[in-house]
Amino acid sequence: MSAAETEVGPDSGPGLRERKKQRTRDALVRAALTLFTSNGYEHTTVDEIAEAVEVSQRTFFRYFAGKEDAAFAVHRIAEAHFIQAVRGRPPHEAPLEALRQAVLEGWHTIHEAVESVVPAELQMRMYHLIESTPTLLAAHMRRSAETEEAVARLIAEREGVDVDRDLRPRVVVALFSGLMRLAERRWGAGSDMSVAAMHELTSTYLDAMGPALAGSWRTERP
Amino acid sequence: MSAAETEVGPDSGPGLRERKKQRTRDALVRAALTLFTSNGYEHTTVDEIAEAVEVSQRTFFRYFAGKEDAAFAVHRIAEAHFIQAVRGRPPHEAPLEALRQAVLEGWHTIHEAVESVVPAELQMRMYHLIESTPTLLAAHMRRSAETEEAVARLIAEREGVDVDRDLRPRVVVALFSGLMRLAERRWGAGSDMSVAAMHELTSTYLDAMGPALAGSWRTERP
DNA sequence: GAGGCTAGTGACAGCCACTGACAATTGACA
DNA sequence: TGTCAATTGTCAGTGGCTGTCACTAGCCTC
Repeated sequence: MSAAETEVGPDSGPGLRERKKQRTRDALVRAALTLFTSNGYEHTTVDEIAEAVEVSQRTFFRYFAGKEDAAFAVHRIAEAHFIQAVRGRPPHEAPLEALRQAVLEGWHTIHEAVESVVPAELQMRMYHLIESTPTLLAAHMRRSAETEEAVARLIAEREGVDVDRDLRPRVVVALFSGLMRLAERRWGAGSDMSVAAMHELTSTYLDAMGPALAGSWRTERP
Repeated sequence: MSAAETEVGPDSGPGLRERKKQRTRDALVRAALTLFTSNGYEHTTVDEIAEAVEVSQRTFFRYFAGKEDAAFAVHRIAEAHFIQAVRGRPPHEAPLEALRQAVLEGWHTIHEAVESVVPAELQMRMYHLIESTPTLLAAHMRRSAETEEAVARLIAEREGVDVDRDLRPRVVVALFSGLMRLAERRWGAGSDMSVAAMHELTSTYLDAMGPALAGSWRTERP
């Protein structure tokens, strides 16, 4: 066993079986996203997706928990990358700053990782679709909530506090995530879906936090 | 027509038909919540709900868009009351303060309105169920997002700014809502589900905003 | 390198949420 | 009381999703 591992080289990694599975899975994701974005989520049946890849409907459900699950295959990648980006921030940074930098700097990595599975343009259209499809939007927000919880724990660990006793980790993550969601929504609504555009929106919204919390919006500084 | 209205008195308001409809609807909500909370959301079929009220399944779907819709019948009431509470805040209050007071003061009204349809204890158990049922949690968060948008528009109007040009309305509402969601989660998790408990949690989380945004959590003031 | 093992798959049957169409019923109102 | 319209039940059908069972094809052992 150990002999084979060291001898055959790096490409022996996954066996034939494993590679075939990966190919089927990727094909299903691509077919699903393509059909979703061109015919709409609700009007795409699982049968159609399965047929496009020439597998049985049953097989589709062996790869994905449901239609919805397939729709977020790419988002899962992005989330994992974001978590990694947060984990990689230097410990001296303030929590909010660490989150901010994680998004800003992590974006390029995320973009690349995603593009290796589906073309960027397809993913962009998925963003629009998610925003405009109630079912998908709901799922998206629940997923985000889960990521939030994970990030809160990360921040708590980083700062050496107990996430269940100290309110600050969850609070700062909740505030940050709320703003990111606004930025995301605006980003998806506009036509410029570049990484640069997301950078700018992120900064803009984060910078709007102070003014929004100000006592009164109507009084000018005397 | 006008004669009948003035003569028969206040109880003539809704006709027999209308009252019967209301009774059916309320019965469906109660049956649904009861079954949901005792057997679980996923394990409750629409047929069971309909049967409990002795109507056909088709009728259930004429009252509710879906199973999910029935689960949030009570939440709808609460949301409407909250919006009204915000609308009723004096215009001189700062936006964040207006939101805070709307929740704190609106809570009693909400509680009463809800209790007129289903017993409070049942509603409490629904809270737990929503938090622990992925499908319901997703729906809940999407609904909250819709309410947020409505409140943001309200705040913008109140402050006389354009909700699409000025970031502050949506930002302040997003921040506030994020905290309310944390409070709500904690409230549902604890055993004290009184209005007073919610008051305290709301205040606690809102007061944690400043400290959470502080530059560093580790350095003490010198 | 033959045969057993097991993961992956397809085919089929069935549950349940949800919808459309049409007929029967019942409150409203002249 | 008879007509109209709203409400409801019945029936049939679609589509997401799951359980089951038999079969095929990589993989492993002897």
